[in-house]
Amino acid sequence: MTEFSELGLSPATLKAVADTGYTTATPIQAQAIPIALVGKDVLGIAQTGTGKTAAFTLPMIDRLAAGRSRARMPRALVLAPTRELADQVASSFEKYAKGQKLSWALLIGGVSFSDQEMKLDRGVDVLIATPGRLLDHFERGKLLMTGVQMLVIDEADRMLDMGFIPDIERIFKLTPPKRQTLFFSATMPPEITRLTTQFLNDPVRIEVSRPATTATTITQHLVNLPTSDPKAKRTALRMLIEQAVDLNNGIVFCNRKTEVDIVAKSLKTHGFDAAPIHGDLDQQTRMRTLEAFRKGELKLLVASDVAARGLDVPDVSHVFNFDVPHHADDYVHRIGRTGRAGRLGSTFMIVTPADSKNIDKVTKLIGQTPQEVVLEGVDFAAIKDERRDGRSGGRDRGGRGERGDRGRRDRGPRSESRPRPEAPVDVAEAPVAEAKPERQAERQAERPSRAARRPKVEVEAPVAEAPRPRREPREDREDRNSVVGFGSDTPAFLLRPTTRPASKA
DNA sequence: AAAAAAT
Repeated sequence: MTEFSELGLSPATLKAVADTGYTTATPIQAQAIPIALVGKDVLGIAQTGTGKTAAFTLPMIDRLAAGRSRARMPRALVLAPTRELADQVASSFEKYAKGQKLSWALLIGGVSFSDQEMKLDRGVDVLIATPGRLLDHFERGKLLMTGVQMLVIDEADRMLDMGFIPDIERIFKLTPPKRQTLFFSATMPPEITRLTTQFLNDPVRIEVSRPATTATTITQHLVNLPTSDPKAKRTALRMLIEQAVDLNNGIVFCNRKTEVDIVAKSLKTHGFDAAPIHGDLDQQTRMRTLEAFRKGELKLLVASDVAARGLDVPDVSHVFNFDVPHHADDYVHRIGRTGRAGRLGSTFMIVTPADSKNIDKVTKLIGQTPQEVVLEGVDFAAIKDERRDGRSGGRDRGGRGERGDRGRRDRGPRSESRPRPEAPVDVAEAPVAEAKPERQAERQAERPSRAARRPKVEVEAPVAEAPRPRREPREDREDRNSVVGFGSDTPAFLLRPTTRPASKA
């Protein structure tokens, strides 16, 4: 056990650390801090959850304390793969630099340039950034990297996955060769090794083992469903959440962003406290949602893999895998959101016949088969989603949808592939939970407004008056032939009844 | 097969 006080940090920094309540350094901190303090390069091989962030933040604060910042010339640079991670580093910096005269700025995409530019003009000691936005500022001439004395690369292997390596190389070359580099990666694929041999100067290699092995504190379960139908999966998910023991809060992981939206919306509709997070949501929403989740104001976070790695969300009691992840590695990262710091966690994963290959890879990697849970009382095989392609938001409940629909430019054409008149699907026929009385009442209440909007389209769009055989408009209250969002400019082909079988997307 | 990140 190493105490922070043994590592050679300044009294001011030690006080900030003490204020946070930490006394004992983690292995990566104990090893990296003394080396970083003397100015040597560090190659840290460590996962999230090992205390990596403080391992570079603390020595950086101490080493920068002596000098002073100049306009547009940061003295230190921290690069992280995702905006959320960068934000977390910034929080750490804010916490530990308290009371010392160091300034910092967070340069990430998705937010306005002006605040960031103002800070750059004023001069900051530390820039914490995602690569894209940093280079954007550089190209606008808002920033010079020639004054960078310390460069931190966090989660390098993930940057590789995300295609950031060319950007990182460029940034390496834009900073002076005599800088100090602290380089962190959970794994060392060849491309990353090449980068370190090229740009690190005689680094000290520090390797720490995984924080908590999955076996010790996490209890893993899986549910086998006979169908891959998304609606059946949503039903199963609700049952899992309802049956979960001691659920304090949880993350529901989906493979696709659209699925994240659909699942979050569905959970909300069924009275659960849930919100989505993924890369297509605007940054403000992402941050607000995450903050609410951290504070305990939000119980269920429905997430893409943006939240699988690196996000510091302590105290998650449950992880639900709505989908089996594409890569077994992702499974480990996802369930690693629970059972942290020795606490207990439970995970549940929904497995369908389509997942057989991926689930094999997962069990092989983790060296065990999660315990099977059987959900009683529902014939999952009988559940059919009224959606055709598993991607659309589900118009039956999508009327009040906001977020899930945003950014879809192909909405119109897709309406063509919705259920055709000769094969109507009545939601009320679907088995189980969807048929709750209140839900029907809600749906009834929705209809008048939709019907009220329709005549407008019919009057203004001459095409709508034209060949519409087979069907009285009034028969289908949803009027699938009117296309929302085009007003009177609805392209004619969208209003034609479907004649060819919809090809599967 | 997907997600992430500059717009």
